[in-house]
Amino acid sequence: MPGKVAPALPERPMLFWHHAGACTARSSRASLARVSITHLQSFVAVAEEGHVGRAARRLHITQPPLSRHILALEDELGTPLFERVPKGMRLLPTGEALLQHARRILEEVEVAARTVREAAQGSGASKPPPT
Amino acid sequence: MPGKVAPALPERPMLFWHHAGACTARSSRASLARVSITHLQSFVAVAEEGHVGRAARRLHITQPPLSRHILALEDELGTPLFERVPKGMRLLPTGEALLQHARRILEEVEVAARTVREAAQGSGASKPPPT
DNA sequence: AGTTATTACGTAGAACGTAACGATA
DNA sequence: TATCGTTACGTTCTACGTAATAACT
Repeated sequence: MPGKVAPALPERPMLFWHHAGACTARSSRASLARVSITHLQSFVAVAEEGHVGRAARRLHITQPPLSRHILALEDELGTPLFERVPKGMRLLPTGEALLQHARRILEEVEVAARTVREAAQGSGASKPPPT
Repeated sequence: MPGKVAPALPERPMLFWHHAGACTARSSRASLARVSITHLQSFVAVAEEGHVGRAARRLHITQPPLSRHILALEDELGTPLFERVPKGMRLLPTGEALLQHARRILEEVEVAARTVREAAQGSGASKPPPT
């Protein structure tokens, strides 16, 4: 069998994202390596809405996957980011810390994409533009 | 068995990443939304090595998926990032532009993770630390 | 009962690796 | 022919959504 990788070593309701990269066992120093831009967008949405349901509608997905995004982040970081209150989700200090960086990262991503596209136009790009 | 084969509706050697998000058809304004941290790491590795094979070994994966990472980025951005030369891969101006931002983003991610972990320790975190 | 987030479960899809291919010198 | 990147193909694993559950007011 071709693609074989993770022997899996479940010890809890663990979550996997990618193919459980080569040697990054879980606590080496995998700084959010398994996290995608989407996860950060999810986090910011929940942080801003304080509500998984609302954030989910805003992101055009359902609650469960969004909830899993948050749980995945918390698991990856090894610490909770929200306090679960009856009204919804309230940022913990850890979450506040992440929020700032997450926004920064997402903004950087935007800038990166824009910059590359501009560079492409400037140098006579390739792929077919709008129309 | 759950596994499916995917009949696919190819019109080209297209590539999909997530579930092809709700409405983001392909050119709305999805600024790298489909791109993960891993993709950026792959890009940086190839850019630094100038060689898919070497970069792949460095990342502990094989060439094909790494090559696909690059093609995915190029497709997402709508422009090539490398020039394919006999020796390997040479950064185009667009690639140089992205490289700077990619490094910045990856660094930001590192800082974010570290900051959150520190905040967790400072406030008496939860999840089981090293030992 | 009416909220909320989470877990269970099944299926579609994304991503790996092996192998085959294509292009260039 | 040798070396590089890419495409083909089959399998594993991730991630969605629906439905059921748990906790709290």
